[in-house]
Amino acid sequence: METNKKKLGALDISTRIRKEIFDGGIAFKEKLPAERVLADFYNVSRGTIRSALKHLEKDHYLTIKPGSGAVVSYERLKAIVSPVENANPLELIDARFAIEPHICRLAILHGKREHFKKLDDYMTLMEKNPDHTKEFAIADTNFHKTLAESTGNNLLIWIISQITAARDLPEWTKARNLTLNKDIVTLYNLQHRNILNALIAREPELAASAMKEHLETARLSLTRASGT
Amino acid sequence: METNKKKLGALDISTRIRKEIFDGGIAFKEKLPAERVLADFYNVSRGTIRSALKHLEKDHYLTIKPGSGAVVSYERLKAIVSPVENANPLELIDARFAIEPHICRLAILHGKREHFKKLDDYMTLMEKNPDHTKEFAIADTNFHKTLAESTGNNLLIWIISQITAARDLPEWTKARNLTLNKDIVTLYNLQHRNILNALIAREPELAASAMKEHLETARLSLTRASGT
DNA sequence: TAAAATTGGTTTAGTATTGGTACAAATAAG
DNA sequence: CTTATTTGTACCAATACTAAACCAATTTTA
Repeated sequence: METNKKKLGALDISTRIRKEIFDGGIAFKEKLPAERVLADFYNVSRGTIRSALKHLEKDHYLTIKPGSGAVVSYERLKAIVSPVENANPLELIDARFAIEPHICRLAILHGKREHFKKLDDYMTLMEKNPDHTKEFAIADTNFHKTLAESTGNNLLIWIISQITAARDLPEWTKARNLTLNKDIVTLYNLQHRNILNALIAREPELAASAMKEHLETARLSLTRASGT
Repeated sequence: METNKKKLGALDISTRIRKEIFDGGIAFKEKLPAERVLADFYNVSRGTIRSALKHLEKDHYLTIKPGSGAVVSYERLKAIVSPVENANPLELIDARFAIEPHICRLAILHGKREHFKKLDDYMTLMEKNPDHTKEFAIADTNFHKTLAESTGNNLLIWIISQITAARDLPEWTKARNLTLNKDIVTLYNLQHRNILNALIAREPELAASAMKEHLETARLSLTRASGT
């Protein structure tokens, strides 16, 4: 592959450096040698090197700062995005549908009094004013997180935290703004209260089905919003 | 891209130290040499060393305290190990109990013929010889993975892959060796067959309860093994 | 406890290095 | 030929590095 006698062009060099970044030869945040050094190394003029580096900067592989140098801005690990961030709202609802009803059952088995107290506090917050959809959304997230915490199962807590983290993503926020209104909030509050009551009454199946009903409502309002 | 003859810059030095921390050369909570010593060691001025250390502090690799020194605040293991790897087998079973029954329901909704074919292939493998517990364990993992894939929900697929990945960990392997024998394998095969039959018959609740029964058996054999 | 030594934090000014730019000549590609 | 790229050079501006001195927090020593 090496045509040693042949002079290298700007594109050849940018390809080489890009490969080296890909393979980890030059890692994230590492500094490239100075343009004059690279020119000497590749046996080309400085202008050619500059042209090559400009291409890489345009593709966000490098960050070039005058007087300072060129630094690798491409992070290999970050390129692998979490599936959570790629999931659409309906996929998330399906996942919650799988997990949260059973979380209710486990909450009754392992939940402490302080967890139920915390859940009640969040309920009070949500019921305070059905018009404040933003505050409702935050308290809602905390409600479901606390519910997961009450199971004492770190794996489930982690999964729910991953899922709820997605609610801060732009796509989800947009969907929420479309669906949340005073009537929906009032309905959600009623359903949350049903869940909490079933938990306190130590009725696992009642709590689970109350959760299913809640998630079914959420799914419906979501499909209705995207359908119109 | 090592230009060893050249004088080192702040970024070069921060890269070197970061690598040493990452490779465990300087352990968690260990103290770095004084800035003046490092300056002498790297043959640069103290300002350059300070600049390098500041970068590392910004990335939470170090904690610098005036008058006292710079201490490694980056915990290598904690950064790599995911919550899944810290979960114990019983927590994993609970999580699977939450998720997999509903996966059965979704598999009936979204599963294609090729998925069921693949499931049947793994069944054949598992039924081939109940004595080969090692091959059984691998096919078992693939069975549950394929089941998740048949839902078409990337989030659920990812969660299950995370959970099944934990089965290769020492703790889980140990527990499996304690519980798996010919009788258990035969029972598991029967239960797997029940699940698959329910899927093919398009009976969501039947499939879900077959899965619950399967996981209940797994949980029982696990507690029995740790109880003796 | 008090003094001394060590360590990081800061400032200052001078020097060296680096990327940014411009332009004419040489080379390559079509 | 024409056109585009590369080259070589010189200079500018931004940034990094050096060196020295002093301050403030902490640790060590007596």
